[in-house]
Amino acid sequence: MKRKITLKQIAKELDVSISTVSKSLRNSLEIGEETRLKVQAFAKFYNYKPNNIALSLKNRKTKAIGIIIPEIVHHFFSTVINGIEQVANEHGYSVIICLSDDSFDKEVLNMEMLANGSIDGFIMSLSKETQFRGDFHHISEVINQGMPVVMFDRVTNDILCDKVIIDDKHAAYEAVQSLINKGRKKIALVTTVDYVSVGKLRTDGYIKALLDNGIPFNENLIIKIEDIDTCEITIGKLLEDKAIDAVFAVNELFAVTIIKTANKIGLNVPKDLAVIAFTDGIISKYSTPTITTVSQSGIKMGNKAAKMLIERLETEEDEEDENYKTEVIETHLIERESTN
Amino acid sequence: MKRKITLKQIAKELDVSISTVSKSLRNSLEIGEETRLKVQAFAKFYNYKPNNIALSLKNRKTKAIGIIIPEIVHHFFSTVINGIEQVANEHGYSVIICLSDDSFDKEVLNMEMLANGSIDGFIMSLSKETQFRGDFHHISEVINQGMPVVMFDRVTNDILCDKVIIDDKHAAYEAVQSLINKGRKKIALVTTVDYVSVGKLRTDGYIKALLDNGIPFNENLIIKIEDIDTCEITIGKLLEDKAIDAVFAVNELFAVTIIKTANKIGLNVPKDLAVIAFTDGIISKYSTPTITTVSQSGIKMGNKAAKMLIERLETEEDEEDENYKTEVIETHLIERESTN
DNA sequence: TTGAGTCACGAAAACGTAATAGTGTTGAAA
DNA sequence: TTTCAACACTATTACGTTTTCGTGACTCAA
Repeated sequence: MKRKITLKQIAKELDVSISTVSKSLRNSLEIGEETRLKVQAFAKFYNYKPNNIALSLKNRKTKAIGIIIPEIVHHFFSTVINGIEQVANEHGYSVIICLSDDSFDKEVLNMEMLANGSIDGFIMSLSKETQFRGDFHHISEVINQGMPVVMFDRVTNDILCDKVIIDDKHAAYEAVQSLINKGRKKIALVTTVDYVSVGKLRTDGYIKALLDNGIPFNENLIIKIEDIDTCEITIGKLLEDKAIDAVFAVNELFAVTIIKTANKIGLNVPKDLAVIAFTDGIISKYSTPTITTVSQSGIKMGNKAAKMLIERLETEEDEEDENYKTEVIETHLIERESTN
Repeated sequence: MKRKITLKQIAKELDVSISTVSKSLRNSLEIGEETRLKVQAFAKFYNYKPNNIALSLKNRKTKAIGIIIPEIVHHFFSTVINGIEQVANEHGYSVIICLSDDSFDKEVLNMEMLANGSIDGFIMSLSKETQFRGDFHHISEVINQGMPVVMFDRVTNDILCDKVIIDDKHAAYEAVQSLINKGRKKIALVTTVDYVSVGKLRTDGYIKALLDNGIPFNENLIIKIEDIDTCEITIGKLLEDKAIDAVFAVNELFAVTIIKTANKIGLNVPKDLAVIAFTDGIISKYSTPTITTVSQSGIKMGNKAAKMLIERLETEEDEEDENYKTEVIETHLIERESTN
């Protein structure tokens, strides 16, 4: 077992100074050709690679970006990570991932842990609890210390920073509009509890689409689900009592559950009930029937977020303009069997 | 924007030496109580936190573990990450994730990048290309430098290190046996190309189960799929020509595709065709019918892998025993609608 | 009064690197 | 012969910590 070789060891071995070794390896003309080549050969032979940690300390930048997300066993989030990793990799950055498990405390802890020099900047999506509390001091603190933050998907207006989102309201509007275009009249919304920012926006889009089409908005057709595992009864009631002909679900899981429940009580999807889900994941593609979705390109979001962050990291900080941008990633409807 | 405060700044501000500040903050008795409290108060006020990078350099350990996996938009792999992150977090480690995209070159590049001081150890699953080539020099190199590696799921016998696997052969055996127990006689296997280690093992288990039950093994009932997107025809042929009554698929995606194809040609699952899949993911749970699977607990694998790595990292390296272990995570059959 | 011993703190090295600022030798121009 | 520049290196500093080893002042006992 041979430990990695350092400049100092090379210097000692060749009987020159550390500076000479360092400069030789960077091909400085200050060093005579003979010495330079000798050092280079030696370094190559021993497979010298500069120590990242030492470089980080010296340069005061780590070439690492921190990602904080609520969960990772989740199609959308893992897709975003994939997108981030792609461009991070291209630019020589590595990614450190922390999971908040939708807990405020873990989010804070993780941010503090990473903020102490481990990374150059953050890309994050807020935990549910954080959105619920509305407490963002940990984020503004990090920003105050001069560390750039890019938020995506679950964002907040209370923090000024770069953001990448989709136009949740508009996308929801279009989805509902497409149902209406297909002659559906009584459209229910199955969504999450209110404090999740995106849930709120999607609800807004749903309502607007109804009203714009002269369809009265009925509060009873909105179901807010807290726990996915115990929602079947609620959904069953909705389907049986309300005589609806379409459902807009804010995520895939709600959508399949709805379809399964519908099947149980003898409803045919899409004949009796059309279903559209937000977020295009793997379930929609393989469910029976396949589910029409609003695709929210996680890859693009990740790409964009990483680009924004890296750009901010690599522009000279003296000229930091600080005019933060909010990028909107376009969505589109992927029509499948659950609507027709 | 106030940059993070350092020991040096505190020292200057309070007109004491850096050592005094450092010792005060670590509550050393060497420092008089008055000074100690003064320093602590000051540090707290300015929210002093030691710089991780400096600590890493000094201690020659980063408290970070590197994860290298083929892909992240993948239920199993993201679940393993989740498991790793759990115990890493408990022990104060953060995780750096690199994706190989199943490419040998990316795997090598990523490992080299992380091996230069960024992390204390690796947890990895081999890329397909690496398994195909059988070239593991990058891994043995890292191990030679004294950096521990734990491999999981897609492992190789050519490298001596800690490993976490499931007993693929045995699990496959049990799955097939369960089909036989239910009276199925003509059981097909839908698997991947041979060089993926786990695919090979699962095939072995399949064959053994057949033979042990006196069922002749028929080469034609094994379908090797290279590309998921173009496999429907192959599967269709299998179902139509061979008059089989059960299929064992080595992953979820194959399983749903089989079910969908079966439905198209008028076969009922599970009546005409029973289906079992390896790897319990989200699709199996929400597909129609739901799919019986061999659950391969990603969480447990991740937990175990992280525990093994951290233990190795934290035992004194002089007493490194080097007797590497291979942990086998138990699997179990989750019976759902696709068999009965 | 001297010596030892405690107290409270500081100086310096070390981790590995890169860059700035020296330094000694040589050769050539004045 | 002096002076100056070029050459080829080396010393040093800095990044932010922790820790070992000092050190000066003071106390107390002999």
